[in-house]
Amino acid sequence: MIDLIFPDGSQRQFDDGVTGRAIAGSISKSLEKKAVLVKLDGELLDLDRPLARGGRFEILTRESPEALETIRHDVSHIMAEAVQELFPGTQVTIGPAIEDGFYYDFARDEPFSLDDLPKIEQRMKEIVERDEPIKREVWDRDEAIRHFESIGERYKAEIIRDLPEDEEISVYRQGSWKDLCLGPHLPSTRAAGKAFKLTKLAGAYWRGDHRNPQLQRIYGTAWASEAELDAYLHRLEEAEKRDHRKIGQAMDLFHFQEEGRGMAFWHPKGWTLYRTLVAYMRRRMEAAGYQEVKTPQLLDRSLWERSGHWDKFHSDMFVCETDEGEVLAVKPMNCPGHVQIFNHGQRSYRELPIRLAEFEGLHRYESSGSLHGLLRVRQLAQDDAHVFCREDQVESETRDFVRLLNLVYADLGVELHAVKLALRPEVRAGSDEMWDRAEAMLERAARDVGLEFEILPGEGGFYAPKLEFHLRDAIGRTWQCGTLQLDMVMPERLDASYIGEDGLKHRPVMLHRAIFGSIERFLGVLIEHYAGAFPLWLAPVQLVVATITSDADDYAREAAAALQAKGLRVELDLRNEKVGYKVREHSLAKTPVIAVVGRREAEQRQVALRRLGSDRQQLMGLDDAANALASEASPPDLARQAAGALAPRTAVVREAG
RNA sequence: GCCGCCUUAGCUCAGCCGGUAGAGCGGCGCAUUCGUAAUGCGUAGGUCGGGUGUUCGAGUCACCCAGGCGGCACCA
Repeated sequence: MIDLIFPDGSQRQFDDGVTGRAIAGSISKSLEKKAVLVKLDGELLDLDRPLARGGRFEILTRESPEALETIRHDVSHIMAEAVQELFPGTQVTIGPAIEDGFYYDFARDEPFSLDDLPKIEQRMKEIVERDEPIKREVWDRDEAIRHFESIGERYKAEIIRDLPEDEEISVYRQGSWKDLCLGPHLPSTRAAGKAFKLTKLAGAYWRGDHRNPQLQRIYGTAWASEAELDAYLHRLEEAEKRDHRKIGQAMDLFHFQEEGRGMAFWHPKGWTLYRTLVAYMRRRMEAAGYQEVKTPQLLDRSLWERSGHWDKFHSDMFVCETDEGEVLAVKPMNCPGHVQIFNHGQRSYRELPIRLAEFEGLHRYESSGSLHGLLRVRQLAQDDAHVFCREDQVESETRDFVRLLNLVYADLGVELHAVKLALRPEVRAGSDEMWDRAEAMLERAARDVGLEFEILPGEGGFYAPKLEFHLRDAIGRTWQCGTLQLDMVMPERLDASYIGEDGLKHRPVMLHRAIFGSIERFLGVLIEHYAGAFPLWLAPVQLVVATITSDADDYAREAAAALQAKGLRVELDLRNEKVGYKVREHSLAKTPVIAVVGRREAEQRQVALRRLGSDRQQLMGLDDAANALASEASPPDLARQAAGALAPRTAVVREAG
């Protein structure tokens, strides 16, 4: 007998080997009909799986949020069955559920075409209607290998071979089709429903390794109901409208062209946005005790060899050779340069921490296939800084950094969503002892400052473990932007040292940190976050003064000048067009404020303000409007300062050790 | 880099089965001076990403190259 505890707290006994279906049936006929899965101590199991032990037990219907992943997994199997029916000779590999949907990787010589997708979808729907029962079977390992090889499924046979010896080999049969799978699955194909759609074709490497053969991946999305599917497709459309590449084009912010792949041409408006953002960060960092520096764009190969970058990254760097035979690399990052500044002269423990910041351009030879608008470029700049400090300062530096990061994200209207601690990767510089210490120190600092974080083994940087800061945008997508890396390797390799209280040389710890990360990328994220409708302080054009008739031209010029004199970024629209036309055009251009002036405003020395997204008008005296808008347009940090909330920090020449 | 798809006026896009290119927006000109998301009329823009081939004839078919897009791999 086994004891099952139900969600309502009641407890019942059942015979060994009882199935979820039988239990559901013992409760009610309707539940038996609706049940698709069971959950035993948190583990999802097939409805017809005999239960061998007791525990906390729950019967799930297909409406349950937890069943959704299984629905998607089932749909991926249904797709595989459809593909094998339609395209005999295609081998199956794996097909998991993923966020919002599923995919399945197939091996087939002939490529699938986009036109095949509707056919496959059609066949999938037929399979759902066939209501094929899905049954779990446990097979003998060798027999399974032999079976899959005999039917030409080499990848499946390989998967079984690589499974641990003691693992049960489960095969799921759905109708006459079968697949090696861990499960669980719904009781029949009908339960998967038809709220699915195949979305894209892609290449993918077998087992995610580019040395392996490339398979054909078909992606799809699947939901419990048509309504949810429609809502998802609608979300996709909305996300597409926010695409920073489209908005960048429409708002005339930047462009790319063939001759400069992965390198943005920033137009006046885009560059204004860029500079506004960077100016904001400069002030923040200066207030937080960072010192800005500038280091060479090109540095001799020997320095990159010493830093360790040449070994690991030289094929990802732009390298040039002079007539005299020097080999120079365009800097892909600032760290080695900053160490040179740190190393220049002798450092005392009393000077630490030294925080060196740089916003200069970096170049990385990113592979052609990875370029993606502003999100992945070859030329970029970062809000980059390196903090050289003593080990006992790591915690307070981490604390200050996290505080700054939170403040910055709040100012920009984004939300810190998650923190992750990425530990040593397989390929890395530095000894294991160093990594042990660096990881322990960073983890401890993160805990001490009260961060909650997930640990990502193997995801760390080349020479340092890192804390990743993921933010969430307006439509719920997350982006990794901020980073804090604790590096003991580069100070060692580049021989950075300071004189301690004991008069001896010590190695500083080097913290690599950024809040935006790549500024290009961050701007891409911000453009999508705001869908181009930036808050007033960031908007490239903050205000347009638009006339109704030419009678108001002179006054409009005067008004624009007055607004401009207050530091506002103003455009003047005197064109011979109707106001409706001008309002529409500037609204589409996402101008935050339109100041309309006609004869009445000219006579009264007023402006009629119209905010983006609203059709209301606010009539104000010109001087009042200029003052109000100017204060509204001041960047959040300056606004706080003006409000007296934050006194400007005076530079400390030397703190007591 | 790998797989698939795409590449037509400044922008967004239409051009079926091969017979030497269209629309809307934008630009320019003229008229209109019109009170908050598109005033009317007129006009100028392209040889169809680049190349080779098939064909009497190619934007339309085939192949090669480049770029873009969607993934994969990579990401200091």
